[in-house]
Amino acid sequence: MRNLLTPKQVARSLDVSESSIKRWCDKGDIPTQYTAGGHRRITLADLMKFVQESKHILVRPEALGLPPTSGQTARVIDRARDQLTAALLDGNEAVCRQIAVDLFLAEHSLSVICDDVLAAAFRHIGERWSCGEAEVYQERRGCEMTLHLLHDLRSYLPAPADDAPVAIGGAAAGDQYSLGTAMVELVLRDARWNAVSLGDNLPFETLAAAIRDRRPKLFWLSCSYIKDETEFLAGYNRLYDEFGMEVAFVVGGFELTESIRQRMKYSAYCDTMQHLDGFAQTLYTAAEKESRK
Amino acid sequence: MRNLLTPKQVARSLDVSESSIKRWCDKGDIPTQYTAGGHRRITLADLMKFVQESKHILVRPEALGLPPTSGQTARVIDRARDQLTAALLDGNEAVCRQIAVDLFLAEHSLSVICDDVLAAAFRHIGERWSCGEAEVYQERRGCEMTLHLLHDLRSYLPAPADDAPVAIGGAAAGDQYSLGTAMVELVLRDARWNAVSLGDNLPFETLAAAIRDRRPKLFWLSCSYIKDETEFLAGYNRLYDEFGMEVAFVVGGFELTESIRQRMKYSAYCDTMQHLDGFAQTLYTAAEKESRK
DNA sequence: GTCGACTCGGGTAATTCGGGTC
DNA sequence: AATGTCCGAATTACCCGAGTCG
Repeated sequence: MRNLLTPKQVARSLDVSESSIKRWCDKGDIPTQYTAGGHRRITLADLMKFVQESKHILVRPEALGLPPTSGQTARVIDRARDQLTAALLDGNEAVCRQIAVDLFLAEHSLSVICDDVLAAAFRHIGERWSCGEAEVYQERRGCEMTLHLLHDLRSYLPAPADDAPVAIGGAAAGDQYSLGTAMVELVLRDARWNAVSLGDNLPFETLAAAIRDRRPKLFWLSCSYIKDETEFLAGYNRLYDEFGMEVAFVVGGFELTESIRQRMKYSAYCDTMQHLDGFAQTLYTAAEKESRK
Repeated sequence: MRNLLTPKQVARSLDVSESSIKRWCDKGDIPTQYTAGGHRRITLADLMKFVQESKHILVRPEALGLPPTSGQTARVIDRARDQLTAALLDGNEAVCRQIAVDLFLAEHSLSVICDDVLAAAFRHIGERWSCGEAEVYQERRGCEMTLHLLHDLRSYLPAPADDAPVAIGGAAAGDQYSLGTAMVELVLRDARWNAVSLGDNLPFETLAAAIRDRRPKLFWLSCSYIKDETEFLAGYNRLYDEFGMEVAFVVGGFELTESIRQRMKYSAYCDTMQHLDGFAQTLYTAAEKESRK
């Protein structure tokens, strides 16, 4: 949603005077739109970018449109991970969002947040579970909360440009781990792709149809569970054979062991979201160049 | 039908009030045509020219695609359902959100929106799919978008009071339809419950643990897929036997045929979200009275 | 012809403008 | 140099009863 904020709202959210906002807008520090009558309007995404870049300021008030943030900025990654783990287990959604938004505003890249905080927290929860110290429902509820959280973060990013390269992807049939593909979508959007996650549990036939319909430059497959290895490989390789020449195939997920990967063809295997981020950045510039000529 | 826009459409596409549009029309900033009765109509071309010349404004183009001067033959809800169906199939998340938020702001109850718009749209999509007119990925992507949408709507509701009665629930093992339980959470929150969805694919053992931990006044089970009927019934009834005296059990979902229900014990069976809404309201006042004495 | 949704005016309250000053 | 406050004028948002649309 393209939420347009007035100077007053922004001023309150940063706890500065309206005049300062006006000055910063006029100076070009904050990208600004104008109404027909000349009133300033600021998009949420632009504001977020400004807050990230100018470490001068940090958002304090929650109360206008978005989830609350804690006063403390500069959260450290390790601390955040432990706090998040606790909040996830406790089912405290407000705290989870607070932690994630704080990290985002503290200029940590989304791929790092995904890898070293979110994924790490779930690894911890998984360990606790295997020791009998955590319940399944805590993990599931945590997934739900994290999906919401990723969605919130997504709304802080600018909308993809009309001419942004398209990326689609998801998780294959039998794999119902939607967190992975949701993270991929977020990281790719952060890298300015027009990324859309198709969800989980998708048969290869419908993935083929999606690629035919949407004609993406990048296709990702998140693999967190593989029911039948040979069936998976057959379906995947059929897909690759049909589209691998035109579309960059990116695969990842903790179920992709080396022995499976050896029998797959792909453009890139990404172990982490940070790998994905790097690959996406590279491919983006290449796609830009291509579309320009 | 020619491409004439009403002030309301234009206002929404520019994210300004209708009054502003009227003023700009009257001032001559936007070339305007009039109907016989004196209503303003704006051509798309004129709007585009206005946007460019006063290069002040940023458009939200998706709003131009929908609710034109409404047809009266179709009710608002029906129209919304059809538009939503199209937007879901098309993968247009912005339009989906617009439709839902509009209905919400027009004071339609969330349970009606869930039943007659969201669920109805997915029924249509299901029909299209069975005719081979829709792809699986369209349905899945639609689910993803609807989950986001429900989350957005949730953020419009006030946070549950500290002393609000607690409700938890989810979908049983094997059932990965998270839309149902997400809707339940939303409707219950609208009815002032402190409702938390635990997600889908939850074994009965962990549901038991969750009830033990959280001590809810209401527990719901969304049933959209039952793998093994006897196993399901055994697990469910064990759960009910343990907690049914203290916790209100609410069950629902399109997989709960009468023959299955006959072998289940519960406080309420809810066919629709509107049923659930009614039951939740009733139980809420009862719980209030109880906690007061 | 009925009806609900929408739009018409026009008036009022609340913001925001730009600039000057502290 | 940067920020907060104050000002009259301009702009925008909200409200309402009557009329129009489809």
